[in-house]
Amino acid sequence: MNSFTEENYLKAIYKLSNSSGDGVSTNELAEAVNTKASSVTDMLKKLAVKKLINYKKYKGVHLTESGKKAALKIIRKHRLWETFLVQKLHFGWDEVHEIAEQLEHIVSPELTNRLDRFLEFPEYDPHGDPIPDEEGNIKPLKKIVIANAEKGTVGKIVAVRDASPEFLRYLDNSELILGATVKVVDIYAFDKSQLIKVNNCKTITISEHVSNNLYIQTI
Amino acid sequence: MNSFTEENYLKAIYKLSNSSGDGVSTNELAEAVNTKASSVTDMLKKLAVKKLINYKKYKGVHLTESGKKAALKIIRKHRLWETFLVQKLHFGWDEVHEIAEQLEHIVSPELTNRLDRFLEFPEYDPHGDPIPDEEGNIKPLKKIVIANAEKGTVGKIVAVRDASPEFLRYLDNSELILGATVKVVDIYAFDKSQLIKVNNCKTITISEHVSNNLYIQTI
DNA sequence: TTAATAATTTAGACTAATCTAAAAAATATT
DNA sequence: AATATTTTTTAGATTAGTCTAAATTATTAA
Repeated sequence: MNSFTEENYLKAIYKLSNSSGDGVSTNELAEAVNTKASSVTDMLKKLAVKKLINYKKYKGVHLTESGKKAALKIIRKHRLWETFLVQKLHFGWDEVHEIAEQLEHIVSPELTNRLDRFLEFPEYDPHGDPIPDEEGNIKPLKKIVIANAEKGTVGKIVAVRDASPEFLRYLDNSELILGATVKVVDIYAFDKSQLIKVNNCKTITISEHVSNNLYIQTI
Repeated sequence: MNSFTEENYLKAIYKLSNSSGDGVSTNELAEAVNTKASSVTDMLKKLAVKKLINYKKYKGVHLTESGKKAALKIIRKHRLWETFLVQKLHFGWDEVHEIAEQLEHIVSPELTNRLDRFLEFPEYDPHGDPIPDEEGNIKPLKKIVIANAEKGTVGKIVAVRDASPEFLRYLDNSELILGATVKVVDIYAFDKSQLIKVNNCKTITISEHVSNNLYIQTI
């Protein structure tokens, strides 16, 4: 059994692992779990002994198969609980993360599976992220928030997260309507605003709020 | 904010506090939280500094008002979660305790209150124990052991004391399951056995052992 | 009321997770 | 290639909660 803290590290490593097999760096991990690099080094040694990660000093870290499995279990619980909080307790999508961070550590496979059934086996959580099944199989992400798109990504707007009237009015005026094609032309790190091309025509700048609340399906 | 461990001590002290103002002893507390007496002593010092308990060396320990409040918050959460697990996820009454022991430590007053509303403000948990409200007000216990019921009493089975597999198997076979309605028809003084009517239908005889280990909530 | 026993506390040590400061390795710059 | 900078690791300390063994206080029994 892994501790609460170990689980958080595993989850963070999973989330930071990108397709390029580069391995996750000590510093980005420290940032992610909100601690210091030296603490991360200690923990990596521990996780390596448990064979949950492959760790070579000064090189990045990779999850092993069993580490990945453990991470997916936590992610499964997190997303199921978020779904519960939004669908059954009527929390807003933006209020559930912190609570789910706690609930994801509850240990009981039976509980997780019953919750899954209670929610009628949802495939995606309220944020559009896929929910792994019991074996850790995970569907491909169908929609992403524009904020998470890399430069050059092209996609079609498929959903809006912030459904407030002001926001919807703003979208209408920007031609950012459902079905519109957008391409991420540039990303400005200093305020995370983005330059996007709408319908292969107009190029506009959108703020972090906007890019965080628009889902696209990549093409 | 109190730690997970501190919360468990507070809950245990609350549960061990009996009406006679004797104070809870170090040893019974050690037993309850599954640790050694010396560890308890250390923790008591900590809780005393936080003004959650009144503690005099070698004398027992008492909860302060704020300690009692903290304990009741945990008990509220525990019982609400047990209700959720049984009513919504259809767990058996005997399977929920361990899971609720974990869930009771989730920190979010908003979550607790939404859960309460979702369950339609239950007053008693699946074991017949009263659920404290947000302010820590708690209704009197309504459950009694059948052995203590007078002739004519009608109640609903809400808990069992002897949870041995054989006993549970016996109960299943007798239709004496959680939620069943029983009426005490007659009591035989010579062996303290009782004649009871189950679900307003079958009439059976139960031994003293049985009547002493079945809790009902009177109607 | 003294001796024996039981309950409780203290002393000192251990583990998990963290930290700071210093050292070592890797990477970037000139 | 040599130096500077950044990243990572090590060394040593800290805190919460626990433990064992010994000392102390309370209780019971003779």
